[in-house]
This record gives sequence, structure tokens and C-alpha cells, in this order.
Amino acid sequence: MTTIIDVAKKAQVSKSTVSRVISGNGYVGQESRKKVLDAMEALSYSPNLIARNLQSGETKTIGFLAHGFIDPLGIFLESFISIAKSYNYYVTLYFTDGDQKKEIDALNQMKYKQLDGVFILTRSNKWEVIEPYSLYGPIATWHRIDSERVYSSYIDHYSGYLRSLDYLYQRGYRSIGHVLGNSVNLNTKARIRAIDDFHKEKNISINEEWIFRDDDRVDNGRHIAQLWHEMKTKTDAMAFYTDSVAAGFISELQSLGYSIPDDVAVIGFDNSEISRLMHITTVDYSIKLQAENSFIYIHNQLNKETIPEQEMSVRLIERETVPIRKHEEAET
Amino acid sequence: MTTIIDVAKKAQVSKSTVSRVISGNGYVGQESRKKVLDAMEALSYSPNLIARNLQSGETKTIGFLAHGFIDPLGIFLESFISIAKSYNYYVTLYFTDGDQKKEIDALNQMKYKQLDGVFILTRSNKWEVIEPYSLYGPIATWHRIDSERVYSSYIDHYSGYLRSLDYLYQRGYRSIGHVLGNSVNLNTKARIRAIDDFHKEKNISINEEWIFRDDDRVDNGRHIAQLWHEMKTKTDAMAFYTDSVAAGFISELQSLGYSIPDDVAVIGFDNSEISRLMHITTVDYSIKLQAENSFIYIHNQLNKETIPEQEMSVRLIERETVPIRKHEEAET
DNA sequence: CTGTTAGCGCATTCAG
DNA sequence: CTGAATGCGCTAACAG
Repeated sequence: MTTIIDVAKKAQVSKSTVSRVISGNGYVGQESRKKVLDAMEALSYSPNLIARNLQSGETKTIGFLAHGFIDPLGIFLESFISIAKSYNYYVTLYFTDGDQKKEIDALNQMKYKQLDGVFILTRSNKWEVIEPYSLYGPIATWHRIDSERVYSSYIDHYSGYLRSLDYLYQRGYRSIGHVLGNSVNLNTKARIRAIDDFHKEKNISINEEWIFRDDDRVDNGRHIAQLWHEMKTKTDAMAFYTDSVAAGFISELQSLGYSIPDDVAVIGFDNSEISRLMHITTVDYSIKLQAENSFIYIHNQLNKETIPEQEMSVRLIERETVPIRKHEEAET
Repeated sequence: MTTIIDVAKKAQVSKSTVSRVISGNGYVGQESRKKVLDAMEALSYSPNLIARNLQSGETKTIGFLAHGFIDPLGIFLESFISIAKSYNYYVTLYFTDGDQKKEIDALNQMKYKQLDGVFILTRSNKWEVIEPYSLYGPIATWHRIDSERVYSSYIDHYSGYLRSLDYLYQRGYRSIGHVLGNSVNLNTKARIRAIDDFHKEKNISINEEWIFRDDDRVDNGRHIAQLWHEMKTKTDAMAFYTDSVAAGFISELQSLGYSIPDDVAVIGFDNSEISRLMHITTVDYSIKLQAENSFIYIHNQLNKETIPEQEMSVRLIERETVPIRKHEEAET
């Protein structure tokens, strides 16, 4: 391997001069510069970034943690990597499989100086155990949490979900099932408030049986389909916390012989690729911007800058899974 | 930041001793070990891996290059990261957007010692420009290429595709459209041979109009759907080189008012999540194993070991998009 | 503008 | 079994 020293020898200058032309810091005379450049060329020298990292104490790489490959990881990751690259950061991916140890392992990479910061898409440890790692570098996440030490991009799930429910209501649906995510998630809590207020406002009674939990998210909504299938009085619409689970629900119901939306209307959340392919009505809340804001936060922390975050909005994407309800059995 | 020296002082030993207990190399007496461990604990010391990397000359991280987020990247990536982790390697992701510069940029990270090896899922530069980088570390890829310097996991696309076509034939389809990927890809070439041989064997004439190219893969099969829609004499079945494009094709046709498989049968390739969700008949060729074999190759190169690769098989997954053809208009 | 010197944090000789 | 010394490749003062 050829090092800065080889280049220095060949160019007949000191290694600091070589360092200066490589890094672009400090003054270098025309002649010396040329000699160095020629020598680099001749030796086909390439700098060893590890050494530079050791010196600077940073690696310019951010860790991205997620359980595994579930929608909408794709768009999120793409946006995140893209904006990171534009600021000269790389991102290394950690799939934790919901394994707490693997997650800690990944977090530790920041402690070991291998990562400058960390973004957590989905976690399995409690926040109490994750937070202390913010000592070693900035942590951002997607799910909303209340923390001074961990950033989370914010969108108003309360009004977003209320919008979905109102839409369902307007279209004639009265018995609406809700599929919610992890119960300790603040977004889930916001949704529950939305459900309560919705029922109060419309003066509909809540049926606890119509509220489904998908805490583990193991099978992308298949078991929810089973549960729905086994219900005596079925809901005529289902609202989901994420598209991929809605997709799995639809897919499984189809296998069971049902027809969507004839047998049940479905509204998703995320506006991810799968919802487009399967014509699922859903809610778009600019995942892209959320990813970018998350990176911007980490970047600002790292570089003590204040690049402003971008505003986000929520909008309904009408497709085919929520038609206007036919009132065959109109309820009063 | 606390370093090995702080620990040494606190434990009243030399820093080499500390280094020995951390790295586990060399002999350390019971007492010294305990003193060091205590000191590490007390100072909550954590090793700086950059320094270790500089010393060892490796980073234990592999680069994973892909254009962006297209199926079946998900399963592939998951398997790759999973097996990498089991061998204590990390993987950093580079989305190149089909941009040659970005790809070179990523490859250069290996030159700069930031990456021990590289896996390329989809590339945009020619192999001639990529190959030279194998000087700096092992390169593996997915698409089959003929090269001494770049590894590619191998599955027999010729017989795999022939199997799909035979299946279609058995089920009564005679006018079969083919959607192929990048034309310089060896897999594509294998498919073309399969198409030729199939037509000869069954004594069907080939209609060039029924062969579609999806070189860019920009819109996941939407434009293929448009082309099909505009054909005067339509095919009664379509065979795809990848599930996500088949999914996009189906989705778009549905938007145009067609019904699948009533109007046209569809067979995919990959057995990826989307095909399961949309009930698309497809071919499984264990992407998981391919990902693992690719990693194993890189690992073997890096560590001069010879962990054996795993055998792969191809099998047809029957779902709902290729029903037995009703012979309303049976052809002779 | 350029060379000398001193580290970054750790691993690894080599003596003892 | 342990300490001292040296170096991984590069950057950053500090003189000159």
C-alpha cells in the first residue's frame, strides 16, 4: 500500500505538504502542488480514510436501525440515504429482527466511534435504555416520543386519523374497525384519542371488539384478517395504521373468498408503493420529508448548524378501497 | 474521552496489558486482568474501533450498491445483512439512482479502505470500469456476468424460464408475451435462448411484437401495461423477469379496466412479498441463498477461508394469476 | 509557503 | 506473564 510518505519521497517534499494538497487545507505553492499531484498519479496513491477518521474522531456515517424489511422502509431509507449523501454522510443499515441485543449492539457502534449518529425506524428496547446512548451521539427516531434527548419528527396523527375517519363517515360507513400499532407509541395514543372524539362527535358507541392491536406486526395483517373473518357482526370498514398491514389484510381476505371493497372497505396509511399497486385508499404524510428532517436534525447536532426543517402536511389519497357505501341495510 | 491509557493508569499496569485484555490476544495474569476490568468498569471505558481499524487495516463493513428501492431488494438485503452480522460484518448501503458517478464514488470507498468488500445488486457502469476496483477488495454481484474478477451467484435462468413457459403451455396458453430486463445481462440472454427453444420445440412461431424490453425499469411495468393495452392482437399470457414489474403491470391494467387473470394471465419471477400479496404465480429461486452465497464469497476472499456455498434450486409457486385457460376460442 | 514534531487510540513486536 | 518501544496513515500546530 502506498502512503502519504511514499508520495512525499517521490515528490521530494515533506509529508505535511502532501497532506495539505490532499485535504485542501493550508497554503501550497504552485510547484510543490504540481510535484505532489504528479507523484500521486504516478504511484496511483489513494488516501486511507481510516487514518483521517482516527484523527478527526468521526466517520461520516450514520446508523439506521429497523426491525427488518417492512413497508414503508423503502421510501424512508431512500430519502434518508439520499439527503445524507448530499451532506457527505454514509449510512449503514442494522436489521435488528426485533432482537434487543442486536439493537444494543448497533447502538454500541456509536459508543465505539464507528457511527456519528443513529436513526431508529423501529425499536425493540424501551426508550429508557436507548436514551442514555445519546451521550455518544445524536439519536433521532420516527415514532413520536416525548424526550429531551431523542428527536422525533412530528406529524399530527390525531388530526390525520380524524380525517380518515371523517372520510369513512362521509362515505356512509358506520361500523368502523381500527387496527392500531404498538400501544405505547405516542402516535397510537393520538389515534385512540381521535377514535374517542370521533365517536363522541358522531354519537356512535364504541365497540371494543372493533379495536385491533398489531403489536408485533409479525405477519403483515394476516391474523387481523382471521380475526375479522371470525367476527359475528363484522365491521363494514377497516382503518389501518400502515399500508403494508392493510395490504396483508386484503390479501388474506381475498384468499378466504371475500371481495374488497364489497365486503369491507379499507383505508391505509403511509401512501407507500404497495398501496398504489393494490389501489388502496390511504393517507400521505410525506415520509420523504420526515426522513429528511430526521437527517437534518442529526446533521445539525453533529455540525452545530441550524439547517431549518421542512414543514409537513397530511393529505388523503383516494383510490378504490373506500367506495361510497351502498345503503342496502341503511341504519338510522 | 477515556482511552486505553487512562485505564492503564487507573489499573496501575501498562497500556499493553490493557490492550491484551481488551483484544483477548496474549497472556494476562488473573490479578492484572481483574484490575483492568475493574478500571474499565469504573471509567466506563469503551474502545475506539477506528484506531483498531487503522491498525488492522480493515473495517469489517461491506458496501451494498443498488439503484434504489426496487423489489426484491428487501429480502435480498435482509438475508445479506443477517448473514454478514453472523460473521461480524456490517453493511453500508449506497443508493446510486443509476448515477454512474455515485456508483464510482461508492466503489472508491473500498479504495479508501472504508469498505472491505462490495456487493452490487444493480449497477450502472460497465463491467469494464467496475472490474479494476477488484484490486482493492472482493466484488460480488447478483446479475450473472462472465468474469474472473467479479463473482456472481449463479442460477440457471435458462431452465428456470423454460419451466415457466412450459407451465403456461400446459395450462393452455399459446400466445405468450415476454417482459425481459436489461438486454446485456447474461440472465436476459439465457431467457432469450429459452424463448427460442421453447418456440421451436412447441412449433410455435415467434412474434417479435410479444417481446418487451424493460431496460430502465423506471415505472415498474406501467408502460408495459400501456403497450399491451394498445396491441391489436393481445397475448393471453405475460411472463415477467421480476415480480415487481408484473405487479405494476397488473395494477395498471386494473386501472385501465381489465381483469386479471380473465383478460391475461401473468407469471412473475422472484417470489417476493408483493407477489404473495397480489396472488401472483411466480418462480422461487431462493434469493435468500443467493444473498448468502454472495456474502460467503466475499467473506472467503477476505479471510482466505473456504466456507462452502449453498446449493440453490428453482421452484414454481402456483397462485392465482395463471388459471387453466378456458378454450372459448380454442386454437388448433 | 514548507519542513519538523507530536500526537489520534490501539496492537504488536521485543526484551525481560 | 508484563512493560517499553514502535508504528498504522494522516493531520495539525509550531517554527522557520
